[in-house]
Amino acid sequence: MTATSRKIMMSSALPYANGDIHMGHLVEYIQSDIWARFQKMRGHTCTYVCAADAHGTPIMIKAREENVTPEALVTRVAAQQLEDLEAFDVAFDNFYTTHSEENEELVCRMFEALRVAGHIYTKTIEQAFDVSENMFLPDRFVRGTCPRCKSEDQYGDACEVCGATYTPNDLIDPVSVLSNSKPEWRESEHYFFRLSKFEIRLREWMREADLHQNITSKLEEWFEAGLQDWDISRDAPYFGFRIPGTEDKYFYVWLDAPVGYLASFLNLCRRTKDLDFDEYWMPGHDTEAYHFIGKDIVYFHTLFWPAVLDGSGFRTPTSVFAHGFLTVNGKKMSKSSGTFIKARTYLDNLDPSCLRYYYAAKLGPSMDDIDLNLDDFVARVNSDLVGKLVNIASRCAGFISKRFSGKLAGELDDPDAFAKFAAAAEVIAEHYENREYSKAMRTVMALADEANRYIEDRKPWVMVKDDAQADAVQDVCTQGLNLFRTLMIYLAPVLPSLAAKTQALFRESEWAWESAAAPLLGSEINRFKPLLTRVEADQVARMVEQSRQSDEEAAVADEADNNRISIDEFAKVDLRVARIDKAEAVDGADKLLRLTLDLGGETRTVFAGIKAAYDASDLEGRLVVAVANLAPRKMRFGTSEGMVLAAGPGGEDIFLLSADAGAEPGMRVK
RNA sequence: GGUGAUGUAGCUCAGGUGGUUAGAGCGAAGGAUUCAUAAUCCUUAGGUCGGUGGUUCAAGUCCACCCAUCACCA
Repeated sequence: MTATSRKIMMSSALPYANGDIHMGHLVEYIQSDIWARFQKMRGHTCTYVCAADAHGTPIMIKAREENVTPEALVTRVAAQQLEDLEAFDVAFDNFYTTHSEENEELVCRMFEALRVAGHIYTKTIEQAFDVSENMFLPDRFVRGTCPRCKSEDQYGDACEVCGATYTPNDLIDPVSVLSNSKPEWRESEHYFFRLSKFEIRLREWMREADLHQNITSKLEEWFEAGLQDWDISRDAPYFGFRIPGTEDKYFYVWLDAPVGYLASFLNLCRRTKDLDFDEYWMPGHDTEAYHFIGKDIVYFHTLFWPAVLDGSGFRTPTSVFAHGFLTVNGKKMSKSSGTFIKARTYLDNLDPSCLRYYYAAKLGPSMDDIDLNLDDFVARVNSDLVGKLVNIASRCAGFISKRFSGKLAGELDDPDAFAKFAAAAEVIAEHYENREYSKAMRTVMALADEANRYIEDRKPWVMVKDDAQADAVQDVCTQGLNLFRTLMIYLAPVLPSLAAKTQALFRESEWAWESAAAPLLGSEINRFKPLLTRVEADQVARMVEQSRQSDEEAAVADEADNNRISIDEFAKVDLRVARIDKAEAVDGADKLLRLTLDLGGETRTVFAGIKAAYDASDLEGRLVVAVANLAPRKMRFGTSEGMVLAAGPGGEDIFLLSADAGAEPGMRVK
């Protein structure tokens, strides 16, 4: 298919250096690693890099909590992460760190280029300030009550309970995590990147990069909304790189993180002959660059990143591949139910090859989430890998060892059947190339079925009893073993350690993709040893048990899952009788009515999704029940300052709650 | 709330541009077999394709609305 050798640089997203690798991370690393191994087997130059994502506030907070320097924390965590990933046969060509000389060099170089080109400007913004500590507070240094769901003790940028995003300013009772004091709002000068100027260039790139439909539709959505300039600076103290020419301004972690791909690559280039950084990252070369990421960070990788690269004179990525999230047993991973499984816990109980195969069997090029169904995992691995695949070798190798002193026959029993297996190389390669791993696995397993049928058909165990046919047994088993070997070559990107064991069985050292088409004849093989053993359900049960947390964290998680609330929590909701003074349709909104409410002297504007059920004119003068202390919420059509209570499934079937005669606007509902 | 994605047999998933009785693997049931890590082979059963409308001679496939799940909202 590809006659010429390609030069490829690829990356996995950088694991944030503040926690352990878990099953969700592994989807990405296994997906990328399979692709890297595949490209290498095809004879291409493929350099696979990654790095520890070392900067930013969460790492700074964690280091404070542990009373160590951020550097020490990052070094320790990154070492553990790399160890776990390598145990899963993820083979980076370089795993570096964003807290490195090379990264600082590149970040400063890019920033300077952007500045000279006029893509950077400064603007004063209002930010939380801790008076007693005498410093500005990044969003994550402010905690308070979520304005949407009223969960207490949430970060200043997003609520971990309900997922709302906001600014520290929106928090109810904001508190500095440093001093527990109430922050003030003060002005600070920030650096901005003119993303808004890059729309045309980005649209061009989007077409060139041949991004997946899932990504382009998301991008269209963002273009539609209009690109906003990007705040790329943070005030001291911050764990990151200081912006040149300033005393107390640092680059935001999301600016230096993707540059970390380049830094890791640069670090490798500087100690590798024949690997030239400029050939890969300056425009005008015939090289390819790919980023594998999760769907949560598409925004950074398809807008900021190509814009920053383009604006600073670098080449843009050839493409970006985004995968979905992992669910376990159909649900989000959860610490309390034992489905938040760390890489380490898996390794203590199960073989990494099994997970690699299972993920491969489910992965495609789309952003759809994939599910790790543990029962399915056991069944699938045992059936496909042990029952079908490895079994082919297991049922043939014995005859060769015992009857023919380990020597393969000089010819195949059925060359046509083998040719069919060899011919599958192209379609399987195409599936790998397109990241259609599930299709590749299905193709291979269909061939494995065929191999088993072939053996069933020849019945070497019957032939061997007939002296006249004894020699033919060698041909049949040689055929079976070669069919197996060909399949293992196809699976080598997914199952590198099984492939290595298979090579040992056949006394081979190197496999290229083309090796699959050339049968091994007349040579000696080693004695067969089980390549993989069955997964037992209790191994999985033990892993889940070890992952289940009974500590405070899980208790908190459980409480969040629990719908029951206390009387105090209920009392926080300020329900009032309100009179609808005015009701009107909203231009451009199909479902909304804009209501002007009288809450007893106070007037509020509320948007209610009741247009299908009520005529605006019928509502005026009606008494309803409203939530008076709901945090104001910005909507496309204005700010909604509360909520009117109604029941029903929605659409035309929605019914407003009203108060009996005698109630006055402003009365508290108890 | 907005936007996007997903919803097909018990489970996990395939099903270009709409076209005869909707497919696979696993699991289940029955049978065969014993070379193999109770692996393998054959046969069978199983789905009103999330719901409701619509377009069409014809819809899992197009449109609208609804329900559920997930993500993003910089």
